[in-house]
Amino acid sequence: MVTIKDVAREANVSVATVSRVLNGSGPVSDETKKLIREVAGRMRYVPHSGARSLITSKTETIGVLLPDLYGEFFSEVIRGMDDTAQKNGFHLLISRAYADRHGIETAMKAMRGRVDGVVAMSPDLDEESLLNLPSTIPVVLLCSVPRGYDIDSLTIHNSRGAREMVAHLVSLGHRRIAIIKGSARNYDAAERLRGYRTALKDAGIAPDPALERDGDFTEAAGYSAALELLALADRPTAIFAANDSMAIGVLSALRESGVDIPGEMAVAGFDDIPLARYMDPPLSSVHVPICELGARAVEMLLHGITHKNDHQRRRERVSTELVIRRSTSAMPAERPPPNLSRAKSPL
Amino acid sequence: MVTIKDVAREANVSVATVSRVLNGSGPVSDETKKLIREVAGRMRYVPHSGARSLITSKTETIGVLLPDLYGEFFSEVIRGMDDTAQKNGFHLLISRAYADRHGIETAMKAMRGRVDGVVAMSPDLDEESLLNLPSTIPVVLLCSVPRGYDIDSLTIHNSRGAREMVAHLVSLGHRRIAIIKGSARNYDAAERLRGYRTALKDAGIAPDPALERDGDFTEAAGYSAALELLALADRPTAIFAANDSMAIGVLSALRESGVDIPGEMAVAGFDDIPLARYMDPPLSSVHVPICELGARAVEMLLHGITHKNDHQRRRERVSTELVIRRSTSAMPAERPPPNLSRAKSPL
DNA sequence: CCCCTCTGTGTAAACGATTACATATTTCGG
DNA sequence: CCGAAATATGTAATCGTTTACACAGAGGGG
Repeated sequence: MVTIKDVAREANVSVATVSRVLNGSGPVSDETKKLIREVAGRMRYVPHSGARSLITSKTETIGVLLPDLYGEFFSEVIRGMDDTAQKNGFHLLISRAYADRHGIETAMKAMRGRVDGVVAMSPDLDEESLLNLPSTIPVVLLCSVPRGYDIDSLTIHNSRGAREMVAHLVSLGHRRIAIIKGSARNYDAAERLRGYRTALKDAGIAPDPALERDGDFTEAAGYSAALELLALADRPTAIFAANDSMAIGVLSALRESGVDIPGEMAVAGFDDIPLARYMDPPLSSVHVPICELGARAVEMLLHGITHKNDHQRRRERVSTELVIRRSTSAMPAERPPPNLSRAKSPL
Repeated sequence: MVTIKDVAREANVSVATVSRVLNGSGPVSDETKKLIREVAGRMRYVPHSGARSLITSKTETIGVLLPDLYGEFFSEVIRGMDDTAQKNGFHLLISRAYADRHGIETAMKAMRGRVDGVVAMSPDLDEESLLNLPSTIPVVLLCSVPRGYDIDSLTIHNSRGAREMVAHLVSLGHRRIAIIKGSARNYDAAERLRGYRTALKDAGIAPDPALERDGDFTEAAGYSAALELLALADRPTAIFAANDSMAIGVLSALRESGVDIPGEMAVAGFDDIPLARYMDPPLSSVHVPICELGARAVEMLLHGITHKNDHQRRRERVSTELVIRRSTSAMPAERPPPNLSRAKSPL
C-alpha cells in the first residue's frame, strides 16, 4: 500500500508538500504541484482516510442505528439519508441493533471514533436506554421522542395523519369507526391512537371502548381483530388500522366473511406501503414520506455536527398525506396504472 | 473525550498496561486489572476505533457498493449482509454509487482506509470499470460476473430459474411461450433469456423471434409488450416476464383487454417480490433468496480478508425456487393467508 | 549462590496523515 | 543596497492506539 511518504520520496519533496498539494492548502510552486500530481497519479496513491480522520478528528461518516426493519421502510429511509449525506460528502455506517438498552449502548460504543454523529431509531420507546446515551457526539432520534428532553428528534406527524383519515371517514357519514391499535409500547402507535380519538371528539362522536381493539402491527393481528369486530352486536361501519399490514389482514377477514368493502365496511390503513394500491379493493391509507424523513434527519444531524457550539436542539415532524382509494369510498374503479416511476427493481 | 492516556494517568499505570487489560493481551496482575477496569468504567472510557484501526490495520468494517436500488431487494440484501457481518464482529459502510466507471472508482477511493474489503454490485455490467478496480483489498462482485476473470463473485442462478419456470409452462401444455426481456446490458436479464431459450430447446420448441419482446424491467414495459403480444396474429398462450414488475404490467394489460388469466394466457414473473402473491390472480414467479445472497457474499469476503494469502477465488451461484400460483395454473383459489412472519413493518 | 525463566510493568516506536513553526530564498519599497 | 514581507519548502509534533523491547523482581533448579 503506497503512502504519502512513498510519494514524497519518489518526488524528492517532503510529506508536508505532498499533503499541501493534495489538499490545496498552503502555497506551492506550480512546478512542484505538477510533479507531485504526476507522481501520485502514477503510483496510484490514495490517501488513507482513517489516518486523516485521526488527526483532523473528522470522519465524514454518520452512523445509522436501526432496529430490525423490513422492506420498503428500511430502503427508503436509507435512501433519503444517503442522498443527503453524499451531497455533503458524508458516508453512512449502518448498524441494525436491538432497540434495548444493551443493544444501543453496544452499537454506540462500536461507533466511537468511526462517526461524527448518529441517527438512531427506536420506535418501541425505552426512555432509559435513549436518554443516557453515553454520547459526546451529536445524535438525532427518529420516530421515538421522549417529549421534553433536550435532544434533536424527528417524527412522523402520526396524530395529524390519523386524525385526517378518521375525519375523512366521518365525512363519508360513518359514526361507528373502529381502530385496530399498534403495540402498546410503540410511540407511533400511541400517536395514531391519539389522532383517532381527537378526530372522534372533533366530530362529537362518543368514544366506544369496544371499538378500540388491540393489535401489534402484524397482518395476523388485523385479521383476528376484524373478526372480533364483525362478531360485535353493534358492528362498526368503518375500520381504521394503525398500519397497512393490519389493514391488509382486515381485508382478508372481511373478504372471507363476505362483507362488502366499502359498502358494508370501509377500511383504511396507515403508511401507504406499495402493496396498498394493489389490494382488492385498493386500500386508502396515510402516506408517509419515508425518504424525506431520512433526508431531514441527516440534515439536522449535519447541522449539529458543523455548528457544534451554537446548535439549537429541535423536535421536528414530517407531514403525512391522505391517500383515498376504493376501500373507503366507492369511486369508479381505480386500476393501478403502469407504474412508471419506481418500478425498476434491479432483478 | 477521554483517552487511554487519561485512564492510565488516573490509575497510575502506563498506557501499555491499560491497553493490555482492555484487550486481554499480555500478563497483568489481578489487582491491577481490577483497578484499571474500575477506573475505565468510572471515566466512561471508550476506545477510539479509528486510532486502533490505524495501528492494527484492521477496520472490521466492510464496504458495500450498491447501485440505486428500491424496495425489498435493497433491504433484504443488506439484512443478509449485516447479519453475517455482525456475527463476525464487522460493520457495514454503505454507499450508493452510479455503476459507471467514475462512480465506482470514486466510491472505492473514498473507502480506502475505512474498510477491510468491499462487496460491489453492478448488474448493468461495465467490464471496464469493474476489472481494473484500483483495489488492493478483497472484493466480491454481486450479480455481475464478467466470466472467466479471477475475482470472487456471487450470482443468482438466473438461467436455471428461468429454465425451470419455462419448463413448468411447457408441462402445462403451452407451446407458444413469449418472453419479455430485461435491459440489454443487464447481466441478470441476459441469463434469464438464456434460460428461457434453453428450456424451449429442451422441449423441442422452435424459437420464434416475434415472441421475444424488449423490456427494461419496468411495469410500463411489461404493459406495452403485453399489448403488442396480444396484437400478434399468432398469439402466445403464455408470457414469461423477466421480472415481476413487468409481469405486473402484463397483468394490467391483459385485465384491461379482458383476457382470462390463466385460461387464455398464463403469466409468470421472476424475483417473487412480496407483491406477487397479492396480485389478482396471484403471480407465479421464481423466488430469489435475496437475504441469503447478501449473507453469502459477506462470507466469501470475510474468507478473503482472513485468509488473504491462500484464498481461492470463486464464482458462486445461489439457487432459486419455483413458486407456482394461480397465474399459471387454474388451481383452487389460493387466498393469501395472514402473513405471520414478515408483516411486522415498523410503522 | 548464580543464572535462567517467568511475571508484571514501563518506554518508545510505530500506523499515515495534517499542520504549526522554522528556515531559506526571492521580491520589493525606500 | 538593506530589511521586511512574501513565497516555497522542510522538520517535527500530533492524533489515540498497539506492541516490540527493555527492565526489575521473584522463584527455582543446579
